Amino acid sequence: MLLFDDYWKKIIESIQTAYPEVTEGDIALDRSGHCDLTFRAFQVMKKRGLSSEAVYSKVTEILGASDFIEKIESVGGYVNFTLMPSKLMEAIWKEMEGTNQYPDTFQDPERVSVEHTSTNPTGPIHIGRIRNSIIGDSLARLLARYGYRVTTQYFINDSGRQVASLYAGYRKFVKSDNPSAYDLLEGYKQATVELEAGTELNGEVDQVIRDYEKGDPETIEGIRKVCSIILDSINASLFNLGIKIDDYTWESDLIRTGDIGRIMEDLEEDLLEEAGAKYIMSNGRKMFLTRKDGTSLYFSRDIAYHLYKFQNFDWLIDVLGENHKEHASHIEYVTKTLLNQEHRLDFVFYSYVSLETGKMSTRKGQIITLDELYERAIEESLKVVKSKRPELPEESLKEIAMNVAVSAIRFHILKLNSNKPMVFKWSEALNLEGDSAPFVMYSYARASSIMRKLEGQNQAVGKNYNKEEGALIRQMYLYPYVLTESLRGLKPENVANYLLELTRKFNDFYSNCPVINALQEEKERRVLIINSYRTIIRDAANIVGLKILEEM
RNA sequence: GGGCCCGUGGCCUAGUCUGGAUAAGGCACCGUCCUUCUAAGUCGGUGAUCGUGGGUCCGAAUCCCACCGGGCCCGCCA
Repeated sequence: MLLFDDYWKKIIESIQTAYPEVTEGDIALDRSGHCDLTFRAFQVMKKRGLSSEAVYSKVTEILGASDFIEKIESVGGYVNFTLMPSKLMEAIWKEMEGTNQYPDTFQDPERVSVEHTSTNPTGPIHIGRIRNSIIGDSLARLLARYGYRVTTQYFINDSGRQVASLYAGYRKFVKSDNPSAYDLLEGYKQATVELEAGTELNGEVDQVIRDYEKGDPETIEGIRKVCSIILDSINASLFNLGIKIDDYTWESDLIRTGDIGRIMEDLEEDLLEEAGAKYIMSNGRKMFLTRKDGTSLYFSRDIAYHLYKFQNFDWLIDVLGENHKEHASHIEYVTKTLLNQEHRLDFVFYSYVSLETGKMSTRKGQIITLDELYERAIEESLKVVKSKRPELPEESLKEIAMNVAVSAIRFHILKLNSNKPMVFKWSEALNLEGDSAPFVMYSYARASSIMRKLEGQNQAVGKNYNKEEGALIRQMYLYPYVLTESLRGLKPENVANYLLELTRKFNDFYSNCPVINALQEEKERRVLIINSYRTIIRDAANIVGLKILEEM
């Protein structure tokens, strides 16, 4: 929960005392430059047969004396409110003085699980999967900022056909006791070729699955070994992006602890059978839980996983590729309707990332790995920072380049609306100008540079703000609304877009409002503005995983 | 064939849920500004039938219907 002086809400509630039929949506942020908030009175005028003057005078009667409103105007069917920048500034400062953050957070006791990444451990993580990780990690950070107790979760699929194929490929083609993730990927690719050709390897894969579920020690040891090698590589890659997952659940553990068996018992009434394979009907479809040889399928394992999570959390959020939409709706049906789970369950879907040459495939080796993107991003930012700041020591240059690279990658992938398909282009991913992470970071560094030169400077709310100051303050004031909207829609990309918006406003301020050489009163209020801006940037940047630097 | 998602200047996007005032940015291109605080920046310019056609409405990028184009799903795969 967020705490701050909510003037928007005050206006809505005041207008509703006169016109109860007015909805929150009727009082909106103005995007046309006329004012701050606008009341669209068209419906009220029509329904009540009132003139715009009548509505205007009623609104003025209720709100005209409010200390936070600078002016109220009537234009056509709009009633326009311009707020007092000084009151907005004060509202921000009040929060920051107490808690060093705006808005203040009220700790919510709810426990939330955010499952993300959960990619099959069959090869290094690529830039398509990373969309899942970046969305999930940012969402977890957003929830944490909001005050929830968040745990991120990774469901390791070690029991399916793909990992069994990986293991079979390893045994047959990789002659190393100490293979790397890339060695294993090679074996997997070769195995895929054979499996598609229909060789006896298919039978071996079936046997691996049976042995694994039965608990054959040698198979367990072997599969866990190859999966762990790949997981370590995935985690190392994710770590470079500042992503750490709290909990890992192995699918096979759910089988061996008997969770799957218990689910089959709980679902007994709904269970149907076809040639020994068990299934249930969900939304008119046969959803198979087990194969005819009794081994489990992804669907039943995922149900077990969700039940496990329901036991430990008040709210489950899964970040899934759009191809899981159907699967998700069946999971929801089984857990909520058939198994009566009451806690909240939400899914966040994202569209796939493809290359200009077509779709990515780990099996076919048509991927750009995160490691490759990361290295090239560092290379690119190092080149830029070297030319911009040749006087800095090598160590600092490297440090800056790494932070820019992580931020640029995360920002580039996150800022796009998650249900839009994304075609990855190097030129766009490595662009460090315009609507990018360095654009935000650079502005922040300039703000910090000013502050370094004004160490110990007094700050004050002040008055007589000019246009750029007012616009920046207004944008800062809106931050809590952005967080709320972002959380409501489970859309962390809103925060990324807000960062761009806020940065543009700051840049306007920066190029029009001198600080160091300003008169005392101007200087004091501008110092407060810059400090507030820096606090909000750090806060929002942390949510989307941008690494803010004091100097770059 | 059925279902879900996407379509906004040459290219990439914001805005769509909750309809509202000249459709907001970036890339590329042309021009401007480093003797005011970091030029990864600023300012100006060129460039948009908001996929198409209907409908609802005082008002549609936004809602409804149809169609077109792209993605995804419709496995005893995951």
